[in-house]
Amino acid sequence: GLSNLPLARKLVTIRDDIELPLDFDALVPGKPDVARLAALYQRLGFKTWLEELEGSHAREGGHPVSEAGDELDSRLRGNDKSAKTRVDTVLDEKALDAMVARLSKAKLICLDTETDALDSMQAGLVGLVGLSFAVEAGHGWYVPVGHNYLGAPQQLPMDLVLSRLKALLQDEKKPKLGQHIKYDINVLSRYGIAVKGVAFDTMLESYVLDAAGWRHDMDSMAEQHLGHKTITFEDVAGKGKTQVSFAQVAVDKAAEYAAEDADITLRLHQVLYPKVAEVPALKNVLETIEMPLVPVLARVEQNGVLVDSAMLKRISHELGLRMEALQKECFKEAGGEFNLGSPLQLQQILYERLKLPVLAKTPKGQPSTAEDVLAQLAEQHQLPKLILDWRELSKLRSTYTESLPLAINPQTGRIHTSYAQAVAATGRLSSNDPNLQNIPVRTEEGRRIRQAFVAPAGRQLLSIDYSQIELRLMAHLSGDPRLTRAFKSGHDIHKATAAEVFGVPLENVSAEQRRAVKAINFGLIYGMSAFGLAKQLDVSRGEAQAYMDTFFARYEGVKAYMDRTRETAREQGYVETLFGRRLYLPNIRSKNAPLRQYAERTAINAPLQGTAADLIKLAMIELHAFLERDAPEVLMIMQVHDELVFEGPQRRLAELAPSLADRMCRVARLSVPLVADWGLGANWDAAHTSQGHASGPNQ
DNA sequence: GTGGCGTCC
DNA sequence: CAGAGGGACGCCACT
Repeated sequence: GLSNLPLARKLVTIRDDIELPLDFDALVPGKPDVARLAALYQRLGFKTWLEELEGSHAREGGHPVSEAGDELDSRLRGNDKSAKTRVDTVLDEKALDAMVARLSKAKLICLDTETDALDSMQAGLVGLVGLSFAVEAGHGWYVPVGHNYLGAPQQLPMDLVLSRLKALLQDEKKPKLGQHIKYDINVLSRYGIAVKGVAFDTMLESYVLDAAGWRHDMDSMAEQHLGHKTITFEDVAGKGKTQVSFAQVAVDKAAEYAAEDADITLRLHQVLYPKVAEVPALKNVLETIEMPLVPVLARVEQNGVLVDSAMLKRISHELGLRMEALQKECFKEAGGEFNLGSPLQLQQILYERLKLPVLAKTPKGQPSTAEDVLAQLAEQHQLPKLILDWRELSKLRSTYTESLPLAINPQTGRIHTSYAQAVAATGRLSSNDPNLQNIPVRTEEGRRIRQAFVAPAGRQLLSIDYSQIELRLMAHLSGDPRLTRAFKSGHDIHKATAAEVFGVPLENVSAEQRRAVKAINFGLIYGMSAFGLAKQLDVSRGEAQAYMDTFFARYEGVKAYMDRTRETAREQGYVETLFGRRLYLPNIRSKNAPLRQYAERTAINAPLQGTAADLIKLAMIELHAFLERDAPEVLMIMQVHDELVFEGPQRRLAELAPSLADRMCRVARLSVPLVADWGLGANWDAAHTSQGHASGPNQ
């Protein structure tokens, strides 16, 4: 490791396997040197315990450590053999044929597409401008096909280029590599090319290695892992108002940029993949979960979902009228006009003009106007309730009814979200442009928006979701016999646990008892404290503590598991899901209590949330393969963490529903049954609400 | 760009 | 004694 670097003046061990060649006492926390060195060590593949470092050296004095930094920096630069990529720009058929011949022989083809994003809100309206390839470090090809500025050189016709490449790109046996290759798959699919043999993605390699420890975009990774500063998109296309589309970028400049992207991706793969392969479980997560999921997500995104925009527009109009009426009432109650949407102005009205009591503050110390606070203030004054009502409508209108219609792709008439596979630290997906994972469901008003997610005529939607998956995983991972038995019994889990906790027969569990235990059950998953539970249940802290004590007395296995998890996190610096996906917790040993406690809660939650994410990803892979083979007319169209939504011909979908749910339950065999509930309907709300059919080992 | 808030699981 | 519920994304106001 670093210990054999000659520049060390003094070695300090900060973890068993890491020694930093520094005089730590010389470091001043918060100074750029600390961050700089942290970045340098990361670049060398070491994990720095920055918080630990900062926490333990919060003292006066010290001097910069630029010398050590400079020396490290220059060593790294010396190692950067990838400084410049040799570029071949393919402008004639002869060069194209030569390139295709070379690609065909390669063990691994790195590919990248350059596009002209016409309108980011209307995903899908992207035009292919060029393709780049690399098969050996230090070299890349660029095939321009869509540069259209005045005086642009003659380029090969796109049809010709794609037809020559098609067989290769669609060949399952020719392994492909990319950086965020789902994007390229989606672009090429619009040109009739179904990319197959997608073997590696550097973004996912980086994500599996350390989801939260560093960024997974190519520019950052090149700097960190190769010590190489890449040509950025802004370098070639400009920025701000003067930014041009890629089609307007000079072919020479574009070629340097694009060929480098393919080359650097290949070089990153050569660095990152061995690191993944070093840990068998991580290799497994990459190769059996993340990589097979890529084409599945691409398909789900391409499928899209049909949204009734006329319906949303009607709701929008109605919400507008009701908001206006509420606003008038608010002005009357407040004794003047103000912007209802401004927390600052509202805070002045409530606490300064109306002199209502300050029940809670924001993290910044300002009097809070959050929902739970306004709900309490509503007992003393009309205004808070009116604000709450207005806020509900305002939220629905601005976030959903006004924006979703704008996200409809004019070519397909459907909404195509984008799933981010390397964002959430725990392994979950996230959804954006637009986010389809936060469509309202809780209130009747909100569910009207779900009703606008529809199936085309003759088709229906099927919603299947895992029942209580995270709590089931708590039972499995902890091995707690009582919790396991409760799930095996098949009864309402909150009721069953309440019966255990309060020592009463199932049928004697009161609504209040069930509510309390349900709150604990959810709180468990998040590492909640007695304080949090008290707030949740609106009881005293003492009462909440008593509930928790009783709970843990009955579920000792759960308690032991939580203690064990915190302990292993402290010892190894990370926690794992059932499949070995890791989450590093750099603050787990911090002396800063809030930071450490936050890390401890994450340690409890991440294995549960992350294993659930692993399971549904496996289910998506499995179901996609099944549908492709046996029911191509049924489409997977959405994923919402523990729910999958399908669209298909009414009768066929109804026929398949039980077996799809059943397959979801069989992706893993746990010590408790995995159960999935499903429902059918003409719209998402109906499908979700009609859930009641269950599938699982007990059914 | 940040903070506050609110939607989902 | 402060802070005491995990993971996201998006909208608005404000700077």
